[in-house]
Amino acid sequence: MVSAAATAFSKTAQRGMLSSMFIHPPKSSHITQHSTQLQTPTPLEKFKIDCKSSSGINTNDALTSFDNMLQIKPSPPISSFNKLMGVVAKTKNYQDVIFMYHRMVGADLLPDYITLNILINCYCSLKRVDLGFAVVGGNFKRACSPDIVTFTSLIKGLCLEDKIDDAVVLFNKIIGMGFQPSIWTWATLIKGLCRGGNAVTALRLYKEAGSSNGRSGLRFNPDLTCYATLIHGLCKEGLVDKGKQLFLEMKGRGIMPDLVTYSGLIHGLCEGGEWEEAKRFFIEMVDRGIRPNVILFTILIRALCKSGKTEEASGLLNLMIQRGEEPNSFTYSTLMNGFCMENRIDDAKNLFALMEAKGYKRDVVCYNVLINGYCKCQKLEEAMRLFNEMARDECKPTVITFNTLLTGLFQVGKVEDARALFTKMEVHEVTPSSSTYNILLDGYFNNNCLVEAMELFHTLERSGFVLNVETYNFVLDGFCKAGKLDLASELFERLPQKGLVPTVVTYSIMIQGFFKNNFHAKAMELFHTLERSGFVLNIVTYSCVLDGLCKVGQLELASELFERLFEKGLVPTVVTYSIMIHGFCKNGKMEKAYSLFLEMEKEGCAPNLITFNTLMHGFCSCNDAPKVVELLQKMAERNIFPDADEKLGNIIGDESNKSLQHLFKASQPTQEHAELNKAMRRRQACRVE
DNA sequence: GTAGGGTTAG
Repeated sequence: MVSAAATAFSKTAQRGMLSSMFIHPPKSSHITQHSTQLQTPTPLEKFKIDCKSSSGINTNDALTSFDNMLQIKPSPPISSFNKLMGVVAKTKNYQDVIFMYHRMVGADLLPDYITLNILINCYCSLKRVDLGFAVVGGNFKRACSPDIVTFTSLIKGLCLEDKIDDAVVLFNKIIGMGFQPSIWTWATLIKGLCRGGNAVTALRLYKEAGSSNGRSGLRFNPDLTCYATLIHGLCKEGLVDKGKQLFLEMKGRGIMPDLVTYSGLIHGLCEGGEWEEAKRFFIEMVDRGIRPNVILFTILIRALCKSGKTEEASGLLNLMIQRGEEPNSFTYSTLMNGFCMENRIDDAKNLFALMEAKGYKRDVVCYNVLINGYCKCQKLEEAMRLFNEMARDECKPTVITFNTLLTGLFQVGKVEDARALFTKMEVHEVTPSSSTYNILLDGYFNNNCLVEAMELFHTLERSGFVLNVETYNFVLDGFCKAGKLDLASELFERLPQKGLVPTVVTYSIMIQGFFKNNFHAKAMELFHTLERSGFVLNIVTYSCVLDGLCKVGQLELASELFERLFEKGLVPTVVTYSIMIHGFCKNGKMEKAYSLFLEMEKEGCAPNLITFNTLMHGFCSCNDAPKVVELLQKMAERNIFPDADEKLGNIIGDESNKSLQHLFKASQPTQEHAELNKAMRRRQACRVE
């Protein structure tokens, strides 16, 4: 055994850590003097070396040293083993730490409370809080007692598994037991609350415990980390004003925000569309001499992409490179996604190629982004080619990869390929998620594969797979669209028996379904019942009702309801406006249709292809050439291309409309644009979700 | 020698 350890040690010495010590021997080190004698050090010497330099150690070396230490008799102190375990834990190689622990126990060494704390933290970080608790109930009971560090890890573990309530219960319990939470405990709980979208609770905790009115004995003096966590959490939930307030408060307390704090605040502001404010804080930060790093640049690049400024985002990428800040895979996938969202698939592809050229590892997210880009513009062959390339790049597809591809395949009607891909999931050891089943159900229904959809649905119901209301929504929508209103109604009635609560989406689907299947009275009855009960309906529900009313010729009623939306604090979407515009056009009320179109533009709601088509159709029908010209111009401004339309062609064909001919030729849709239009229409096809 | 904060995809 000892010789095996010696061999292992000499390998380590040749390989890494020690060789660098030979090159740069530390002054006045007796260990180095030993080493320069070119004899293989004994395990004990090795242990001494390790203890001296464990700060710069890598995981492999730590594991080897650990094994060596296990051979030493008498055993080195437990603290030395803990130190090495701590080093490995810092690298997030939790499985290795657990392995080390078992080796230790196997060698009859008695772990102390720190060993157990490290072990528990590893289990918690791996989302196995149950095993963490098992350690507390087992080893801990025998040897020593858990302390505040133990409980902090357990609280983190519960939060990571989304058991926020349990985490709060544990927090209160330990206070009841007389423990004083440390600043780490507070930070962990705040982070856990913010992670689960409970930033308001975190803020309340901060206010209660931070003031003199708090529970007796409970003191909380937040530090930089606590503030950063709380600010980011609040901003993420759209409570940007509260985040800013806290930002000022911490400054007032003399705690100066650092890069992480600014990043969290700026991220929140960007996500909430408060671009100017974000810029203001960014400038303040730079003025304070804090340099942005790759994470903040990525946040900014995402924000630019989200507001349609991919060119600027691209410029920012170049700027960060110029400034010597290396982009990472997050940065690249963010910008690639920005390009894909604008259908600039070639730019995304070039970036993807650039990553390879620069020697960057292209991770699964990069692949997923590009695959999604290809799916969005209906280039499924390319998407599948990328999928097949992933293996070559040693990149394992995730459930997101499969869900993306399945969605894309169903959208272009490639049901056979979707089916084949689904069976491949098992080969790739990827477990389908409830989203996967939703995509399959939706895909089968939309491609008129009613039998398959029903089969899958019944298999799922029988399999014991926990179906949530979202899945039922897809089935209900499928039934309604397939004209099977009887099945939909029956299933809808049965939801409570299954312990499921219909959501606003469920109700919207049913209202739309009733209208579509000519049960207008039932649709309105459901709508009125919901309104009277105080159930909060959203703009989609109202859009479904408006659409139904318009279709049954109740334009007056629809107009009244539309006007009432504003009182309810609801903001009409492009779909809502298009529905109303369509209603007016169909009834020959072109003036009303047009004024609503102007209104939506004024409100900052961008008209889309469907809006333009509806209006264009209306104005063509009444031969209003000047309006058609105006609309064509507006479309061109928005980079939207008209569909080839017979009536539009007739107007343009008229000799008297030379300017129109010219304009139409300039905006003549190419094959690619026609495909994009088709893709957009499919995406927007009366989707309630 | 153990516990806490900011970035990407469906």
